[in-house]
Amino acid sequence: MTMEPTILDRLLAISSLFQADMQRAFAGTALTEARVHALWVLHHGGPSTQQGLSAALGTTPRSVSALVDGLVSAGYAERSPHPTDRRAVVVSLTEPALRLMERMQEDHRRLSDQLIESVDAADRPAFERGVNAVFWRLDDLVRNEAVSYR
Amino acid sequence: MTMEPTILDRLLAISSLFQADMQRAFAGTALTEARVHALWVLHHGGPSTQQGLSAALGTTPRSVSALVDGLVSAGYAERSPHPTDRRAVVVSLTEPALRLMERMQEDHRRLSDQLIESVDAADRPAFERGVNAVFWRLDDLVRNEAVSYR
DNA sequence: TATTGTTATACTCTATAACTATA
DNA sequence: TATAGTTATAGAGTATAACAATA
Repeated sequence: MTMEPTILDRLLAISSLFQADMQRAFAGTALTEARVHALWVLHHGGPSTQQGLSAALGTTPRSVSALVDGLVSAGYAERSPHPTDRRAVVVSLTEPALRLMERMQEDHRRLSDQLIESVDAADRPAFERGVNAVFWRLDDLVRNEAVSYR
Repeated sequence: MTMEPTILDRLLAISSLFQADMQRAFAGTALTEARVHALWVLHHGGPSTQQGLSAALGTTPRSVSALVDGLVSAGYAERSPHPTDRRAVVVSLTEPALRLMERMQEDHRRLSDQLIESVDAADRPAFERGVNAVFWRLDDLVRNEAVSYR
């Protein structure tokens, strides 16, 4: 009795495919999913304190210390003193990391276009409205802790 | 210059929301994402050898040993001797785990329905066709290693 | 007092490599 | 020889708790 996949199954399968492929792409490099996530946040939000990163990544400050250690020793990020707060450090991307992130964002956009092209042209507007509706609805459910799994 | 999120961004954000909420739901229990994944595979595929699990989860046999150790000591799975191959063990769900997975699948289906309901009724058929089209296209791109991130 | 980031410690997940028991 | 699963070891990611320096 194999079950028909639900829409949620499909949405989660899409991100699994993406993540698995990404992991394979980074195998053998110093990059991992967590590190790329941090680079992505730094690229979009600009230089940040570790507290800021911690909030953006949803992890503890201790984990951010370890994560930034890894990024620094692999040459993707640098720590510099905060201009006014001597307790804090500012984490920023190195030049090579900036170029990497620009390429990655470009690839990302291209992939997104390819995926859209797979949808029947007549279906695209409704498809995009649907994806946005689902995103906002899930965001709302999660915020109101209305999702249960147990 | 905040960028408009692409469709891929939205799809990935949906699964991030889901995963983050799931992690929060399991905080403080013996369950983790990896363990739930294994339980899910066992629930849908039925009892399996560790080799089978390894293939289904896409991890090494060694990792499966550790994963199954965790599931067994938390009371979610049991190892029994393979009926014909004395090298192998058969991993199966315990009664409580079976009930948990049934509840989880039910919650999952309900959530999927709620998400669908957030889509305008007139848009639903096109939305579902689009999600399936994107899934299969990404599957195809990944299989042919036509996705690049670097 | 509160905040920033660290050291100390521990658990989970993953991997490779070498090994045992069985096929 | 090949396969199933283990022990041994290691690295990454995460967490809590205690601490130092600074606000």
